[in-house]
Amino acid sequence: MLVNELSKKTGLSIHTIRYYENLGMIKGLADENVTSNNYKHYDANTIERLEIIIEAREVGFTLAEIKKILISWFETTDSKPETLELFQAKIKEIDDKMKYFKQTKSLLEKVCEKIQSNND
Amino acid sequence: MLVNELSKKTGLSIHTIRYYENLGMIKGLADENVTSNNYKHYDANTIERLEIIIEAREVGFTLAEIKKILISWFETTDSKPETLELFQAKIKEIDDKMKYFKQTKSLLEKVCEKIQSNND
DNA sequence: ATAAAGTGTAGACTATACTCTATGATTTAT
DNA sequence: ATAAATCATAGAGTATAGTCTACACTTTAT
Repeated sequence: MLVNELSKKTGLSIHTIRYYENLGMIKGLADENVTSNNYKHYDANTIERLEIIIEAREVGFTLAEIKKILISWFETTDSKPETLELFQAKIKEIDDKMKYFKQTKSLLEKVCEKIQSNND
Repeated sequence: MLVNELSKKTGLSIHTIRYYENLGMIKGLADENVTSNNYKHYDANTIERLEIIIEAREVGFTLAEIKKILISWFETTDSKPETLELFQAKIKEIDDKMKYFKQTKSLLEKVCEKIQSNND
């Protein structure tokens, strides 16, 4: 599929997709049999990658961090203890953030209650 | 307390505290009895506000959004339905993000397993 | 055949959230 | 008394993540 279809399937703008491609987070391939253009084709793996990017950026990971996740998940046979430690640290970060989430949610619920009680 | 003490108590840099003050998220008051300087004094409420800011920014809320939360929580007697709806929407956002968190955590756990299995 | 739509590259522009530097004044420590 | 530390304001600089514009070329539709 070309970039337009990829954009529709992921909900990301063509600009954003190209931005991620420039960062090396995804990669399209030009058809070798076609010499007249340089149109890049994307496969199902690209969709999978973009879905991971969308998920992980919502969680607050930077694109540089997400790139490392993608490499470890799809490309690498790396078994370096540093890499393992990195991701274990990231899991801990998520757990910490979950705590903040619960606190913030509880605050927001109290704010809602307060607004509703102002209505009496 | 002055800005230096506030910085130590919250872990935020003096620059960041002033940045938040410029955005109107916190407010220090100069002592009226002292005319020689303009040193601003901060109270316990400022610490509470900064702790809310730290929590909510971890959750991915923008400073503009956090400012609204602070106003609704500390200043307002507002009972406008729009305000209520805004915060109910934010609570829903948190619930959605929680979903992404669980997915990303699960992916990271799989990445860790993969790295460990490469070690065999 | 020609106009509209799609593609690629490069670079400029924007928004958010800091972070740092410069300057000048005041306060505290020795 | 004077040096070091703290305070305030203003403005510049940085990092991240887009977002948009311009241009040239190709493909598709009519």
